[in-house]
Amino acid sequence: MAAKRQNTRKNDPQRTQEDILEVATEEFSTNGLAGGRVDAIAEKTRTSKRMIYYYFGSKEGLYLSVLERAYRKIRTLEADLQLSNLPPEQALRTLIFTTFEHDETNPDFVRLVSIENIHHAAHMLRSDAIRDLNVSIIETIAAILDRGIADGVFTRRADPMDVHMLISAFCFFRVSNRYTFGTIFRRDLSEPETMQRHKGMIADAVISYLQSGAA
Amino acid sequence: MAAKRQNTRKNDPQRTQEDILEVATEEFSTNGLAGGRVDAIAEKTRTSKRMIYYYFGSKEGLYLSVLERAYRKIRTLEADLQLSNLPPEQALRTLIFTTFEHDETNPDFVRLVSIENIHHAAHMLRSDAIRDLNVSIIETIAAILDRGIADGVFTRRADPMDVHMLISAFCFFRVSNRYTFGTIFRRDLSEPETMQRHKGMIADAVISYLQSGAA
DNA sequence: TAAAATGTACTAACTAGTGAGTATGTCAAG
DNA sequence: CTTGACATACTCACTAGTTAGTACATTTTA
Repeated sequence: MAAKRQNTRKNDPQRTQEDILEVATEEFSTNGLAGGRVDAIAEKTRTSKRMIYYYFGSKEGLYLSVLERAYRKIRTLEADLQLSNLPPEQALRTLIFTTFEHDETNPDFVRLVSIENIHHAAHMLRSDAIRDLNVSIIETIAAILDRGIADGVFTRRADPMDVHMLISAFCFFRVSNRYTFGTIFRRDLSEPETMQRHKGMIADAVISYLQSGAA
Repeated sequence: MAAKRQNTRKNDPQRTQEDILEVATEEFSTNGLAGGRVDAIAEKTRTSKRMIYYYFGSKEGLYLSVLERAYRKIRTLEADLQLSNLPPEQALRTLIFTTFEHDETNPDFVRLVSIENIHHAAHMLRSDAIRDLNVSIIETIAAILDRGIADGVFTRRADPMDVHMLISAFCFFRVSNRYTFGTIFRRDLSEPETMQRHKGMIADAVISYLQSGAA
């Protein structure tokens, strides 16, 4: 009566799906949609290929779920920021540092977005969940810029979306183009020293931009 | 003596290779390395699949040649710039505009670089031609920054490579992430008006950065 | 006439997707 | 409280179609 029923199956749909998504995220972000192998995903999973089709219907369906899951993660991150009680310049710096660190610590997300762009964002377009992404970040920036103008800390009236793009571009590029950039210029962009310098640079560039010119 | 020998073959190895490379550039930049189909390339070519293997050995070999060809193009572009006789600020603006327009008019190149980054620049590493890319751009920027400091137009001593990255990031991102960005924020980044604004923005941001702080 | 260039037709291997059945949990009826 | 019916969760083995790559014959060029 001691040891028995070792190889008994446990139904755990939630864990199974999470498991698949976790593995698939890695596979797709490493190899792309076309390059990612369903069999490879199945093998790294504690479940089988049949289950992937059971839950996600197709390779594309799985990819889409991976993408949605990745975007859901940042959405919550953005929402958690409490910047309205900080002075404008400090609020903006905090926002920039957060973006910087998010991209730096989530290369998988960055890679998935790159991949999705190669596909002309075709899957994203089909996903209401992603397309209707709470773009609170723009409102957050708009509020900071307005306060900055009112306080006189910022002199230039900039489009919040453009400012967001300036910030995003730098933070994203550092991660997305790490390999080609590093290869050509023989520089390791993940070195802590370089990271710190870049972090300060993008913040200073944005702030000084807002403090120069009028319009 | 009129029309004869219609279906006679003409050997034109150079044109054949160029033809293949042209078509392959489009195929790979649209579908990625794994997603690109050798058969699809062969069909769009005035030659056959056999020729692709005859000249390029393998799919990867073809992809590498496509990549090298793309990089060779910018290398010449960079070299052609004559900025040393312009005042520092104007020289930098010219350089920025050139980068901006290059990325804007060469989305294929941008996409290929994105794809290569997904592959951790593995092919680039194997290509001496690309790895030893003449990085004259850095020297060009360094010279401009030095002159700017000497003239007193720039007050901040910045690393030329960092400045290059700030510029590249924005110009590249606008093109590489056009689709996801456009989808989420419902903005068409290729509109002439938006383009002009962005062009001015990145230039102003870089210049104001160099004119702020000391260090 | 030899070497380079090209066309045709094929194959071996891979890969997304499925057919058909089994195990597990739950809930209602006896 | 237990049996059995049903839905969900899961396994294993298979297939149809695709795709990179090639064998072999032929034509062009020098």
